[in-house]
Amino acid sequence: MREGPDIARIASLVGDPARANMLNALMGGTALTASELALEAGVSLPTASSHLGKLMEGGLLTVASQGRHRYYGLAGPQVAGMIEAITGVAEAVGPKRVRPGPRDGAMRVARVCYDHLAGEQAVTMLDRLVAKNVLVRDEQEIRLGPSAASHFAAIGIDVYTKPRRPVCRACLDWSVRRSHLAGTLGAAILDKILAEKWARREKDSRAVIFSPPGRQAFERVFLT
Amino acid sequence: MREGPDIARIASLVGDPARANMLNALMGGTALTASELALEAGVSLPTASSHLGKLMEGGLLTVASQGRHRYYGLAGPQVAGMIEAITGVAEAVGPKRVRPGPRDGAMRVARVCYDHLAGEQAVTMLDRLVAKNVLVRDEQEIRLGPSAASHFAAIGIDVYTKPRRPVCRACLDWSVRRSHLAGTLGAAILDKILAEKWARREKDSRAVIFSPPGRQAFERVFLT
DNA sequence: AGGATGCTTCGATGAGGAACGAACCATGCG
DNA sequence: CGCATGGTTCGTTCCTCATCGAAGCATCCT
Repeated sequence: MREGPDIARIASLVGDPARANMLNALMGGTALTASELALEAGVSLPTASSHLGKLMEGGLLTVASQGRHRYYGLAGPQVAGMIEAITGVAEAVGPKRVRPGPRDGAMRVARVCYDHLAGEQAVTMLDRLVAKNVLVRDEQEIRLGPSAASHFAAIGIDVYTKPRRPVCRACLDWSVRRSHLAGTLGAAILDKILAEKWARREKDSRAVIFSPPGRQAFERVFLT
Repeated sequence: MREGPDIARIASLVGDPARANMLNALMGGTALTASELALEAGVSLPTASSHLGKLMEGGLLTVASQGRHRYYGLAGPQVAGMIEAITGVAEAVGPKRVRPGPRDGAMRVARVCYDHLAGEQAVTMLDRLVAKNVLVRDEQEIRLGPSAASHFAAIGIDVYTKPRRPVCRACLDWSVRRSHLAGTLGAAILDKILAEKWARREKDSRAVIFSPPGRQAFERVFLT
């Protein structure tokens, strides 16, 4: 009967199937409207609205009103990290699929995590950036190296747009068990990848599929 | 309505207050009996037994029968990591205490995480071990360095007892946001600290309090 | 203005599940 | 062998909370 942060409150929010589906959908990174989330969760609009209210009150979601639309999104990287942690346990504990399907393979290679790239490809990218000293890593902390500004400017990414979020952040990859790059820089890189059409998002999934020339371009820019 | 690992199932297990209290208690690292957990959760024995059954079925707990006692413990480091992640969000989102209490301070400095030491002290310890090249760090992966065996043997810790769990593992510290040492080595070090009576466990808390001479001894052995 | 769309609030219904007492196994002790 | 102690199972009660239809706001379009 001890006190402490109300973990049960948070967990029970995620514990409802409808809400879990919504959060899962929002792990794609793009903010979604209430009706989209209702569809995603398989419930009626009033029900979804009620759930969204609870998630808001619990601090897991943020909302941005644009006209008559209300765009809901995850409250931050920490929430996204928690979801990935729970997903990891569910993966490990759940019915072991003997043979991972093709989509699982794609997810393992490259997927969207909240607003940045995750998967093997993202992990090797971070490795290279650190090896090239573009980024400097100290445990979980990642900072910009001396050549970072010019390096990213050449690609068309401005690392100096000052947000409230950290520019760099390490995010643990549940499939590879190593870190990839999160933060605004991670988000900007994902934007770049999609804007240049090097890769496309798999519909209704967090998987990211690179086209052959897109992959080459990506490797040339980030892995050399 | 998409498929995937059943995150709602896992989260709802943690989402019940009674079960959350039990899991929290087990974060102390020591396995507890059903009646102890019932007391901890503030429910009757039958209720506790039912909850424990569900947690077992969910794969979050393991049990060891010893005589007429049944000792329940967390299923593994991954589960412990998930709980810490949820705790972190609950911390961040919950009612911001304007002034952190004294116990919070102690928790920030040194606490037990499942079966190893966490907090500022644990983080600096890992830093030093890596700096001295006793441990070699590559992202989330931590391996033994060349001098590890002799170094730990001198302290009375055998790093070669081969378990099913990894010897070294990085575990993210929610208070400091950097990694500390988990795995069997992390557990062995915590054992050492308590066996040497350098520190004692705060009753009914995960806080670890070092005595002044104990702290000196700890620093001499691990931080020099 | 009038109508259409997106979303929230209200109220009623229903099901899942948390709780406990009582009875039932298992182990240890004298 | 009885008796106590630690745990689980069973059955019942009760309450929370998810769900949806209908009605109510708000915003945009023409």
